[in-house]
Amino acid sequence: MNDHPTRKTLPRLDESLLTHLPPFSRLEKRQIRTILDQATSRRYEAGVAVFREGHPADRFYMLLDGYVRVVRITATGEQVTALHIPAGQLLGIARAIGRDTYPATAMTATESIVLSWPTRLWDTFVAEYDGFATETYKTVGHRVGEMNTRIVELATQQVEQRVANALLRLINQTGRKVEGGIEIDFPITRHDLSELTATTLHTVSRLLSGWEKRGLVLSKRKRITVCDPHALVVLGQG
DNA sequence: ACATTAATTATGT
DNA sequence: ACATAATTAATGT
Repeated sequence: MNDHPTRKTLPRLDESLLTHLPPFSRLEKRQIRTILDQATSRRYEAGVAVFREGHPADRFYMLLDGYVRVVRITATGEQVTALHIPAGQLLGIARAIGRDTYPATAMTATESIVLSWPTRLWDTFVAEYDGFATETYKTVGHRVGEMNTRIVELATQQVEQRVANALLRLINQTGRKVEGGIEIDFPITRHDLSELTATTLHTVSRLLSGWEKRGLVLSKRKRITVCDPHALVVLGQG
């Protein structure tokens, strides 16, 4: 068995991979071409690190397929998930916030396809590609905003409201419509949810069981479907 | 109002 | 069969 990402001989990358993604959507075909020619494509198994907190930020990444958790390691060594990133977004963009080491660890939540470029290209990307800078700063802005509201929630809200809101965010960003509701599109355990909301897996388990009896959610192991988002919104307000 | 501990059951390889 | 996930009850702060 082997637990590290498989290094694959590159399939030629099609330009359509990037053309519809916000940071690149304003670019000409030949610009996309040169960007792709400088990119490295790589597939990761679920649950492996793309990069690690504190390490030199020598590359930045575009998640083409899959989901990754942005995870921070606490002093006692346990992981705390800061946020989830869906396909189509940049990650590891330490350079955008003026850092030369990664501020957090990125773990794949599912099998994932990732493009990456050496960080030294960041400045030329920003300078030469129209819309790249504005779009990426938009996403970092969105992410800090989200972490901000999470902090406020942790300080002010009770557990039930926190996990309700965490669930709502998850289905908004990584939700997939299925019959009977919206399912979180990657495997997520009660323990994961408890990390997101700073509680215990037991409390999360009880809450989910309760909500399931009331028909708000549906869950099997590692799978959670929200059937009644509005009811969760109500719960989330306290 | 919540965590912790522990015992029990379910589920996926 | 085995490990991991989830539930449930009891007890603690």
